Amino acid sequence: MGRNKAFNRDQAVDTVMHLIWSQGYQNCSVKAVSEMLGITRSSFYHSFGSMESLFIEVLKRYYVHSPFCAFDQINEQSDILKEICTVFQNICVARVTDKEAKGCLMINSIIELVGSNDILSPPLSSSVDAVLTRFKRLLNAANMQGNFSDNDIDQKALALLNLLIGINVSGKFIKDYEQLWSSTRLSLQSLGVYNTDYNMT
Amino acid sequence: MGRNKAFNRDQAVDTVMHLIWSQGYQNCSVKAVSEMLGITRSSFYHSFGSMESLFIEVLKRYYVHSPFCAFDQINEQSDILKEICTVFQNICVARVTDKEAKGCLMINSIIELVGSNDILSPPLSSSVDAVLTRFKRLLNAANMQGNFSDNDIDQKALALLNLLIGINVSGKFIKDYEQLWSSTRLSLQSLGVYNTDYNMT
DNA sequence: CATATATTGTACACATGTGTACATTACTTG
DNA sequence: CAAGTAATGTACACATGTGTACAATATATG
Repeated sequence: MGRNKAFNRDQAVDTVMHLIWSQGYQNCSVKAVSEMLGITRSSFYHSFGSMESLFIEVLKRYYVHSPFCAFDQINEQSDILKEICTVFQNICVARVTDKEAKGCLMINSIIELVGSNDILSPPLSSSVDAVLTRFKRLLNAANMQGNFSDNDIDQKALALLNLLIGINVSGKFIKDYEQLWSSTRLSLQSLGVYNTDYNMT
Repeated sequence: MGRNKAFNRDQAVDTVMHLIWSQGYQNCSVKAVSEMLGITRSSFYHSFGSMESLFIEVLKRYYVHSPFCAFDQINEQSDILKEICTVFQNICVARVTDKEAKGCLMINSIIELVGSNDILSPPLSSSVDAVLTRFKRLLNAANMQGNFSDNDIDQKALALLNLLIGINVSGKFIKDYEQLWSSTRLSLQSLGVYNTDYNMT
């Protein structure tokens, strides 16, 4: 009942995701976003409530596109460590390939907002916490598989997260795949995640 | 000759550094900065030319306060690897201690500006390039000392940079020193930089 | 002390940005 | 098809922001 929306909400969230991704959250005003969507601010507030709440929606949407998400897809019956390496490799490819050098929306936003935006800090922090938990789970599972023995799972999980963050930022200025991936591979290998048998180039 | 400045320029750059550090570059308008300094925009433009040029000045100033800088102080006659570990440890302390969770101004700015601001991208990128070069030099020197043997200096240097970036970002949401440092130590140890003999806690 | 000059102050003319209130429009269901 | 309702459109009343032009003000040096 009632009038139909003049725009596709899903498509709009997608557009805004890419806008925030490339320009940063703070650089996206309600005015600018509304104009980009071809709607009035009035409609914007009516549909989304506020930039903050739209951003939270964007975050959820982004997760599906994010480097983080691929870790959730890993089949725990497969060679977990190898899968982890493959995801890291894909991230290197993605970062080097992106000519805009946008990096990772989630990591970008954490740096931009955690500590200064009281509304958005919690969802951002907990998104990363989820990744950390995921890493712990994967490492534990790999441990069970007997692929390696390790009682410092927590430390190693955070080390992986640091690496993930590092390459997503380095990708902004290092545009040579070989350079980015070989150093990532070295880190993974050092941590006992990459095995030379994998033979990934 | 001519009228005296009503404000201390050095002190002003310092104030602006802290403002940009905690709020981000894009969030600092000429208006807001001028008001904070207690001067008119007119004086601002007269003294600093533009936000961009002031920021470049801020960047130079920041470098002295930055995590990066400590790596330049390392005496190449000392135990280089141990010194590197000490700097990383100090960074962990700094990040965990800062209640504002500001992170590192340089890394924050890279994420915020590289790829979108044509004027500020070059100085930012080259600042990090300098750190990378520094790491290579230190690792080479350590190699000469015979502390370790390594023909993948370049990869290892970038791995260290990734780690540096990672902990500076993680420090935004991980406020437990033990957690941050122990994972950092693990990464350093894996890379053959930390030696258990150092016994750092 | 007069003058050159560095710095500051005031004002203009805009553009962008926020959030809300109320009228208008279109659609859907009874 | 009428009524209720969701969405849009218009307008207000501000706040913030930019950059420049020109006048006013101090001060150091000749």
